[in-house]
Amino acid sequence: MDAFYASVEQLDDPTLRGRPILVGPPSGRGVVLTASYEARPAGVGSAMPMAVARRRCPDAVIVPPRFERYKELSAAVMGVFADFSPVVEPLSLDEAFLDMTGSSELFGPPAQFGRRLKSAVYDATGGLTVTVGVAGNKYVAKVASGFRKPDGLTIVPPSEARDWLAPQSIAVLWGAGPKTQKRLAELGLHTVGDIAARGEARMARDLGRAGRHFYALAIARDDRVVAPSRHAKSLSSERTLRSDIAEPTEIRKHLRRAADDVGRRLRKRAIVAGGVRVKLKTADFRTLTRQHRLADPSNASDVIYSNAESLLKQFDDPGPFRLIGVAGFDLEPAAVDNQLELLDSGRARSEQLDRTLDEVNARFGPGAVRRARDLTSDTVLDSAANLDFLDDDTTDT
DNA sequence: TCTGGGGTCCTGATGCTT
DNA sequence: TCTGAAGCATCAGGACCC
Repeated sequence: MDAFYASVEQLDDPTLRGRPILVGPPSGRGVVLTASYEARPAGVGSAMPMAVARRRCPDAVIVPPRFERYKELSAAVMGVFADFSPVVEPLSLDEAFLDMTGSSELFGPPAQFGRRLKSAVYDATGGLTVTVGVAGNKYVAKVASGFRKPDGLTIVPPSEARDWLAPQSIAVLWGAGPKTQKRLAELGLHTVGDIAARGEARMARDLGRAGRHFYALAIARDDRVVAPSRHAKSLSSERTLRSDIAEPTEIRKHLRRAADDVGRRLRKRAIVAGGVRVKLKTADFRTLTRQHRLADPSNASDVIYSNAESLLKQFDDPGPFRLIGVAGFDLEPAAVDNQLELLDSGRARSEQLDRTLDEVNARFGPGAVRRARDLTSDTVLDSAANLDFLDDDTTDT
């Protein structure tokens, strides 16, 4: 999709159309998630600090992200993709691979189905554009899909793929970020063609496995299949704080929040983590992590928190820190008895909550917590699948 | 007011087992 | 009983992607 988040905002609010907009946090320490095409000539783009973007593009309207809405439209787009191919691999909310092998009888030659796909997406979303790349493998299709944005359609037949890639910058190599690009440039390699010409042996000597990988991409070789479902290997929750903190009780408070979030999402997906990891980012931007494996894989927030807290003691850096996060890794499906156990503890928490609400009602008069009770009773009903009835609003109330 | 949050994968160090 | 190599798992850090 083209400038997906920004395009959705312009779709939903006609007054934003044709204007430079930045989707991102309006305050605090954040970065631009998406800049609309109107804003990009000013030199702003994704991942740029909001403060810098604002300076470069003072006319831009700052719009806070609405992920629920993006997910909704993403589902609509993925639904369109499913009409075109049974083998769809979503890469993110706004991007997917479609295996179109053998589809020409149904949808015609590439140019024709590319156009049909684009117009189907446009219709399903009420006016969002997508850029389509068609090629003989995932890597070339990916590069092609970034080629003529926005609203583009690029078709690269397999026989022409290598020549088509050759003049392009090494920046199009999947896996070559700023660090690797610098190294490649130091070796005198500036285009994809330079890498193909250097040969596999020299690339392997200079960069090891990565060198072999880049050489394969450079000659348009990519054997990966379109894989519709992949299960996550880790699940994390982290926040950059409003200001840096070093106070242990404050740090534990944020650790608790993150651990609760991880636990809740694990339970929602009925999976357990085989290990817990704590991540801290220092004020001077160093990332520190400590992890260990659990004796018994778990998705209980308390277990995740107590392990995270003990990991906290293993950091030698006293801070201050700008970011605190918790992750679960080595994920696997939860056993049935574990799920029943959680259901029980959910019920116990629900009863505890009821007692608390009664107490609050008794002190502040009947009706004081009606809103909270309404909120929770709905979610308690859902608790078989989702034990998160204590959302922020409820606890605040 | 300069640097997010969700992830994946790779590498080198280290320690354990055979 | 000691030693070393090989193989493997785990951990920490880092690069990268959207």
